[in-house]
Amino acid sequence: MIKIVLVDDHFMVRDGIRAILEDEEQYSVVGEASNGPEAIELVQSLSPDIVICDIRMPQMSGIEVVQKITALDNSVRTIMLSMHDSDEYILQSINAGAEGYLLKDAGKEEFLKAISVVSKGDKYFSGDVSSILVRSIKGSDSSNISAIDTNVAKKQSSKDLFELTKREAQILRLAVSGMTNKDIAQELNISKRTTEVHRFNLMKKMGVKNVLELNNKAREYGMIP
Amino acid sequence: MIKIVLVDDHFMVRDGIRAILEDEEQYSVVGEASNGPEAIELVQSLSPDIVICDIRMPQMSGIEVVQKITALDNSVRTIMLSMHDSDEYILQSINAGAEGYLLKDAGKEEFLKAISVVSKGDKYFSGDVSSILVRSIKGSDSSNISAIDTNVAKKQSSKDLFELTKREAQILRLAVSGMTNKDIAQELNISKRTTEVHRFNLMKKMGVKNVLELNNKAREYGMIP
DNA sequence: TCAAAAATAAGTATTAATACTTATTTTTTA
DNA sequence: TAAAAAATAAGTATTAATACTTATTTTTGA
Repeated sequence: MIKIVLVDDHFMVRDGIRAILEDEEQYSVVGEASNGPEAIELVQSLSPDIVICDIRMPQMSGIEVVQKITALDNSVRTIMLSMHDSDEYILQSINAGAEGYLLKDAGKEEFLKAISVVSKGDKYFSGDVSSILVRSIKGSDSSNISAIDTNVAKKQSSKDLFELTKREAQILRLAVSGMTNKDIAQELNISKRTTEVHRFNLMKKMGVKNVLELNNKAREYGMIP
Repeated sequence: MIKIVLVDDHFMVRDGIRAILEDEEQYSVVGEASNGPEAIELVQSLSPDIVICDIRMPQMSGIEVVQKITALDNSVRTIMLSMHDSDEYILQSINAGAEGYLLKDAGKEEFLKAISVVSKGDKYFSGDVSSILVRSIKGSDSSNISAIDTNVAKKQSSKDLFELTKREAQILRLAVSGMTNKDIAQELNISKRTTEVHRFNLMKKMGVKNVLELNNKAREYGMIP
């Protein structure tokens, strides 16, 4: 179970994010803060895995919050939420120690992907943001290019979040295309019973109870085209 | 069964389109032409419902072809295929009598939606194209605005293509969300047997044999969000 | 090289979906 | 207001999926 703390001065935003995460079993929103000092307190008392923090808040900015959180406990991963994709903000967030930067107009799918990528220890920056990064990195020394990956390279990590094996991922793709276990067995030259086990295991790993939920979840995480 | 004639000087393009349409039971590609005169002949002998025509061809341009076809038989609906979204081409196509304008880089989904919309008597213009239309209409008199609708307003007409009833469309949405017949019955306060019948009927109408194919097809046609 | 992980496959039950048909009651709408 | 269309629901069978467990054989990685 991945523990998440939400930091945003708008109740509506926190509530929206909470609603999205409530449908996902592997995540649990353990706390909410509406300002910086509260957030820092919460992180100390709850030691969450991920903090999702708005960049623009009264009193203390998200940048400062992330800076302080990272200084206190650098096992906590932070994702910045922002309205804008200005170079300034993004670079400052990275320097402060943020592992992700998401525009607020990102869809649910991208949002979940960002969390899944960051929770695996990778970094996530939404589409437009990555190009800004690339631009800024081109001017500097390239020693940290491997450390800052763009989301393009992270497509396959959603598979890892659920720890699917190669065969399971393969069967997932075939199953959501509408093939029955029998069809899949024939296609892969294995027994129907084997595909049943694979399907059972992968459904358990992904926490779904029928093929359609499997399909919907796989789509949400961008695991299928 | 909706009869379609393909007109394009490239064999590969015709073949690709044919392959897409072969998976769709409600359509049948009854003829192919590689140039204008051939196309006109085919339309006269086969009287198809829809002609899909490339705009740029040697000898006779797609615009001319559509013009002549419309003059001969104005029950035939035409969709223009183009590489470019230039104002010129689009406006000329509309004047020639085309009911749709599709960029060649449109995906399968958009392609199918365009055909479904046009086959119902509506007009379809792909995203970027609509803005050009709006721009050109703004300068002229607005008497023909209602005649030229953009694809945005056409979302619901795919439901009509399969002639789904209101209840069927409702059950489609619930079914693809992962709900079982029992769940749906409870939700709608009807018997499980009733939802089974609705599901059976709607699957028959859409020509699919399980929920996942139903899901995939509904997505293809933009019937579900 | 050897232990751990993955892939294979069978067993046993239960539940849900698919594939129809028939038939009554409501709604629409021409 | 009568006829057509839609929604309702039951019947009967068959097939497929779901929910496990156990167990053997391959692969693979440290």
